Amino acid sequence: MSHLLIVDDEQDMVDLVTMYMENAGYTVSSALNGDEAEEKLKESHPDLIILDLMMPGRDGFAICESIRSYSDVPIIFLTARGEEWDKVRAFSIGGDDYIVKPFSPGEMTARIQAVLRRFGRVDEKRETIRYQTLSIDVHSRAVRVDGAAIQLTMKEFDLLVLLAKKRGRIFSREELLETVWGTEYSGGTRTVDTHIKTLRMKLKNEGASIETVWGIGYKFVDGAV
Amino acid sequence: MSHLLIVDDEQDMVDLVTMYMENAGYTVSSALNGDEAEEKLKESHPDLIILDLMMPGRDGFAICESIRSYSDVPIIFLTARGEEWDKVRAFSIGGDDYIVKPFSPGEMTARIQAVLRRFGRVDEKRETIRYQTLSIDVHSRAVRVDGAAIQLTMKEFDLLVLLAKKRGRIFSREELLETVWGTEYSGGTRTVDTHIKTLRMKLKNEGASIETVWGIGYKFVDGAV
DNA sequence: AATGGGTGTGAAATAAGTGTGAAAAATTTT
DNA sequence: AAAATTTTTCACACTTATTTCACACCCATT
Repeated sequence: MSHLLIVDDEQDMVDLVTMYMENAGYTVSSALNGDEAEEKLKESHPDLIILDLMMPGRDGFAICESIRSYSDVPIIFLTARGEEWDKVRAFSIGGDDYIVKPFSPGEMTARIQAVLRRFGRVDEKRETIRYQTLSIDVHSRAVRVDGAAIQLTMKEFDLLVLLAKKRGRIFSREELLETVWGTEYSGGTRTVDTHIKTLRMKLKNEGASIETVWGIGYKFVDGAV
Repeated sequence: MSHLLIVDDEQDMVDLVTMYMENAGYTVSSALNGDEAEEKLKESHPDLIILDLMMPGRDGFAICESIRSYSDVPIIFLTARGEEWDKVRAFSIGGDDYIVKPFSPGEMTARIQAVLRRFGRVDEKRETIRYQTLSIDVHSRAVRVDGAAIQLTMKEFDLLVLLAKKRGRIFSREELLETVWGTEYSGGTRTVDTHIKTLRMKLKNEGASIETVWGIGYKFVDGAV
């Protein structure tokens, strides 16, 4: 799998992103400032850098420019919602994409994969989850039931993958929200119900694979037992 | 199984949580104040700390900050309902989750497991209780008798697991209520009888494994002896 | 065998959790 | 700016779970 370098001055954010990305199957290095980042870049040769824009000392732009003088490793900027910043400049100095905080784990992996694919640096081994007539291509995010392609939204897909990857395991609504939506989500838990509803509907005959565990949450049926 | 450290200035609360968590299969150390907590932390190396926020002397925040200067053991705060407190500060100084008093044992174990999982410190081994033709998968909450799946409700399941985990031990109705229902339960004790009744019925031939101890309570028969 | 509290049981009353459709809000695309 | 899509909220119906209750029955002790 690919290796990432996270650069952010807030330890908490580094920890969060690290957790997210390790769960997504990446290996991760991190740095708290520009100098440290360039050092780590030389020693760990990451396939991609996630670079916070707003940092004391050298900011994301300055670090990016410096790196671009000797490396063309893909760079994704991290920026806070509402933060004023120069998107044009970001791309003109060699940024490849950007992610707005707060973000969900799924969003981040999606963007990372998109950039890596563009750079042809992703190992194309396809991870496919199968259950009866249901097949889920985790990387291309394509879902089929009975051979027919099903169109899922991002949340629906992430939810399905999480449940289907751990068949038989029961997830509470809180767990699902935390994993799929991310920690900053603050709405009600019934949102999960609605997504489960649409999922079941879209999955047609395989919709029954997602079972309700009364009083606890949901699970994907465990074929074995 | 994992080891916990409970820190609370009230001996009663320490005892209660200790009982809950030991029933849930954890081993537990405890401390009544910050100094004692850090001492116990060094000698018992817990996998997770449950830390009361409101304490005389150093409060939960101060203790957490101090611990974070040299350890990243997961910390869950305990806070009383209605108590004014700074949630943002709790997370910014390194807290991982919080639980509001009063809570049920199930709620606490759920949060502990969620945090431990996030830290990748939980062994996902399947815990299965077996007795004759009865098998209980504790995590997927699946119960079988004679190979056939049995559908239990939440209370029934929790009750069965508690009894079956400690075969031979006699539980009074009060104990069962306190452990399965939690402290906030305020109804009569005959409710237990009703659940025992449905359990026995659903467990069919294994229903006899739950015995009445006249004048005291119930127990799961002890195969040995 | 008589007594008095403890327990089993079925049915009824309450309470709690979930499914669903539709509307509102947020977001993205055109 | 408008349109389309996705996500979230909400209320109501519906299902399931939990608790209560009354009465028969059981057990241990006189």
